[in-house]
Amino acid sequence: MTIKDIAKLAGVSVGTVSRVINHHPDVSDSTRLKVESIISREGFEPNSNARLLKNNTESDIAILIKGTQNLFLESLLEKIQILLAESGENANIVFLDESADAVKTAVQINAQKHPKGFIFLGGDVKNFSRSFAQVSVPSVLVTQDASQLGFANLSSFCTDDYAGAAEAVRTLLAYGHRKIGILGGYMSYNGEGITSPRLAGAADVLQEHGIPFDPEEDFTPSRFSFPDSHQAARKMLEKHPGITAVFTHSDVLSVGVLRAAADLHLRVPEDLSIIGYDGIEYTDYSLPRLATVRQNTDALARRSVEDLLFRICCGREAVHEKIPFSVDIKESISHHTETDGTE
Amino acid sequence: MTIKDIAKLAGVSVGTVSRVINHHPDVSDSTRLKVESIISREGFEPNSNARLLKNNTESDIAILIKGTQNLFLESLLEKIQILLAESGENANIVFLDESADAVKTAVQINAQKHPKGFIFLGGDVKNFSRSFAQVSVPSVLVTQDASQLGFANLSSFCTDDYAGAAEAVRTLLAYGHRKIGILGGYMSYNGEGITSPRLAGAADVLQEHGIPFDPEEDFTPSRFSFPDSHQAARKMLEKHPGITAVFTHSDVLSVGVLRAAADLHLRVPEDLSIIGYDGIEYTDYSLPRLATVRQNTDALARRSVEDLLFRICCGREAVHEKIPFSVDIKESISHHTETDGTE
DNA sequence: CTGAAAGCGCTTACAG
DNA sequence: CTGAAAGCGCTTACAG
Repeated sequence: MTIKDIAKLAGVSVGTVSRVINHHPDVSDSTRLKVESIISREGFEPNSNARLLKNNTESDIAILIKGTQNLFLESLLEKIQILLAESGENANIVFLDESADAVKTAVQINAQKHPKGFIFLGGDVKNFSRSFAQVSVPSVLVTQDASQLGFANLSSFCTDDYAGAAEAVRTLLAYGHRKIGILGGYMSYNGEGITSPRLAGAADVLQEHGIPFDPEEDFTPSRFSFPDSHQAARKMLEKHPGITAVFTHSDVLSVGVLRAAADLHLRVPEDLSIIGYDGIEYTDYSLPRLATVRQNTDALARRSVEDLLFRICCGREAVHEKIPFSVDIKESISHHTETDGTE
Repeated sequence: MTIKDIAKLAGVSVGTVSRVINHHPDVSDSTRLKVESIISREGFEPNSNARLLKNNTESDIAILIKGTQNLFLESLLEKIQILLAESGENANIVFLDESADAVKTAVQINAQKHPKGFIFLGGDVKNFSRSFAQVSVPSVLVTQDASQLGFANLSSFCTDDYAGAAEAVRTLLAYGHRKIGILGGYMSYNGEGITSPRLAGAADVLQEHGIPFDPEEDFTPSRFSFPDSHQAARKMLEKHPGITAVFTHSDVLSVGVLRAAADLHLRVPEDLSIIGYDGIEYTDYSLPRLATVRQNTDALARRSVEDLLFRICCGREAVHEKIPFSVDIKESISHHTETDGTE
């Protein structure tokens, strides 16, 4: 069933059918009604390839998500996909390994499928400076700041990670902790985007409070997965038994810490306090409930989709917004009282 | 840059360029090399819409996933998407609410975008009988049995849920439990596919062992999410304080039970044993580690993709396979000793 | 308001 | 082995 068949059935030309389908104003009401009734009677759906070929445009919005089993990015993904669907947009979702170069993949997809736009859920800033110039369509980087990159077609929506990390550490300090371990991502592939600001925010606050911070000693990298964070946390806790609190760069990592603490018979929060980052739903259901720096996923998703669609349709300039975060203090944090005399 | 430009640059006709691109054998080596070098030098990518229009075929495989925040289906989704990508297939992923009619959505997508095939991650069997006839392309239902539906274009790959549930309950019985609560999905939208066999398997084993089972009393429905399972589990445990073990139809529900048990100061497993279903990665990292009927997601994903692509290319008959499961007995189960004298 | 016709970028018989 | 040409299903100036 093609537009030609409909035209024949309706006794009009294909051009007229096309105009009806595309809601062109220049069609008489009677013709419109006749054609519409035949289209719906026949259940006709125009061939999307032909339309796209003519319009020289592609339908999809590609979403690249970094890291499998990353509950935070997955919840963002779902929200974004639902918002896109509500706007009648088609999402083409690609899961990538945490260490993969999302921009390189985007360049390929850009060349092969010419999507209307890209949404990057995570991705290393280094990779953007290296090859994003080859991506020609409006794009959005979510959860990381792209303002310094200066690409006219790349917006970004993220949390102020420096401030969030600072706030997390300030919270631990306020609860009396002085020996604080930090568990975060690998510098090599999350470095500039995520790990670096979250580490800097933490380090600066510690130093402001006269607590020396040595990244080599006090920071442990991990992939954002349960098994890796479990291993990494365990190593960290064994190596630094004096630690009374941990700041993790992701709630997924907090789960690993929780597990490692149990292995070592450390009670949370009595022996070890934990604060994470992201604010995934699970943090309200863990034992104990996990404190976290909550990113506003609703706002991140909404603004990303709004901005992308707006720029696709109306060609505006890229924007860079920081979405407010909040610190959720929950059961995994408790006061530390100095029993060992050191400060 | 189109095929015409390449033809001009190479000094050949567009037909020849097309043959090179499509690896037709009838091209001389010298011509092939010349054209290929120009294509790669120019970074030319053929317009996919034009190809698809000619081939009268569409590129995508649509994946419909039921339930957001369903960690089990999400891990399946990731595996499937990665396998599809390895085969050069494009996945068009749509997240649906747990209560949505995935088949209705598929019928729409089928008409509008003509995907090559569908993969349903979850979905109610009732909805398939009602409207799957309108889906014309090869499809796969994962995690549920479609063999009774008799659609020639619908394969299914699942676990033997009746047997899995029976085995879970047998395990609890072997550990001395007699008062067993069951937490599962809503009959109204997961009924025939998931809840019904898992409930029947459990009920039959209980009755074999002379333990009466009344669905109204001993079964509590919940959505497959943390907050809902938490509420439902809490209600169940408060209403039936005699329960010493819970069988949940999903590990996500077990998390809710864990949380509800903690609220009520019940220790797991000392006061309450838990066994779930699915085998999500998290069950190895919870406190305590959660026993579960582990579905083989690797095999489910692999077989689903293999079968779908095979049927798309070679038009074979649909198949229905049961993928073996395994029962993982972990820390959330302990022996129950009869202290109250009843049996 | 409507039709006839060109053309989007590609593929593939048909000739040679 | 290669070219010229028709055609996939649609859209849209151009006439009228």
